[in-house]
Amino acid sequence: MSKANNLFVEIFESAMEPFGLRSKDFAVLTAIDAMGPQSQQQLARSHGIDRTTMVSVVDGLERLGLVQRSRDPDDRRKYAIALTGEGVSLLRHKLGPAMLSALDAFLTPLSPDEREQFNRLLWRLVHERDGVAAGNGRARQG
Amino acid sequence: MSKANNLFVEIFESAMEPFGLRSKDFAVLTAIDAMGPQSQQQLARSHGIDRTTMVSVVDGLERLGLVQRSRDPDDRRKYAIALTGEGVSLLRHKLGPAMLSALDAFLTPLSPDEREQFNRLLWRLVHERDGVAAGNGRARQG
DNA sequence: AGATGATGGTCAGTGATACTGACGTACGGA
DNA sequence: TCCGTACGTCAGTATCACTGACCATCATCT
Repeated sequence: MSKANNLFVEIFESAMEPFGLRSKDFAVLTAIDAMGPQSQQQLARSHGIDRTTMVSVVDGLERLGLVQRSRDPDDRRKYAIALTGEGVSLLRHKLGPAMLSALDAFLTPLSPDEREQFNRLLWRLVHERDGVAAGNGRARQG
Repeated sequence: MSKANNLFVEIFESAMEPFGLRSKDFAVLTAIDAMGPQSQQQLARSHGIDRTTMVSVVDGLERLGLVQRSRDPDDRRKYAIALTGEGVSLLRHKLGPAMLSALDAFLTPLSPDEREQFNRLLWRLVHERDGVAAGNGRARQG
């Protein structure tokens, strides 16, 4: 199982590498694209990472001109991290396809039917975990 | 996908935590149990990690009395890392069950049939990757 | 046997990463 | 206005795995 992940991470990271991005960057861009502008905390929480880590992630994305920090007018403590035009364009035309082809490479051993099955099961594993404690607490702290 | 892994890692790591082990330790113990005594390099390679990292992994396991370093009589450069009686016993009676229950917790959202499907697909994704470049080259190097 | 190159294990040093804790700023309610 | 809380930032720290150098051992060639 951890092998499967290492494999996928490896494939995926090398797909993102040409763009100077890591998988986390892609996840953040996707989240903003899907859910609209969000605060750094929201982004951090929904990806199970620390808010201080999100600072540097957003720093990097901003430096690349892919996202933009604006204040949330309703709560001026927060940023509203939004995609720039360039960010949208890169995500749609480059990162999306790159991600799909990475996924394809990862799923190579499976038939189309099986791929669909796998994706469906995976999706349910991640999303159908209602009451159960999940998504927040990290396991680390050796 | 990466979420699924984080989830699993989290569940799994906290299942191993009471024994003072990390997932890598479990993987190594399992590999020795399955394939017999092996050198550190073999273990390192088969788990896609560095040989220098394996030193400290084995150090830890040896300190816990779970494995034993002996020289390989056929090649005295190598160790033959073997499980101790305690190692076997812990693996069989504690770690195994703990792993199964962690897996169970992870697969909670799925029906028994689906779990079996998922495991089968995952297994194939990891093992049926013959000619393709996979298993070694790490993606890191930020 | 002696020389040379390759492999296994070890260790100190390095680099990357993500966290802890403290700080300033902004909200919200009394 | 005061107090508690949430957001973002930064310096410091911990962890982790790797790089590079080293020695011991093996394998091969002469």
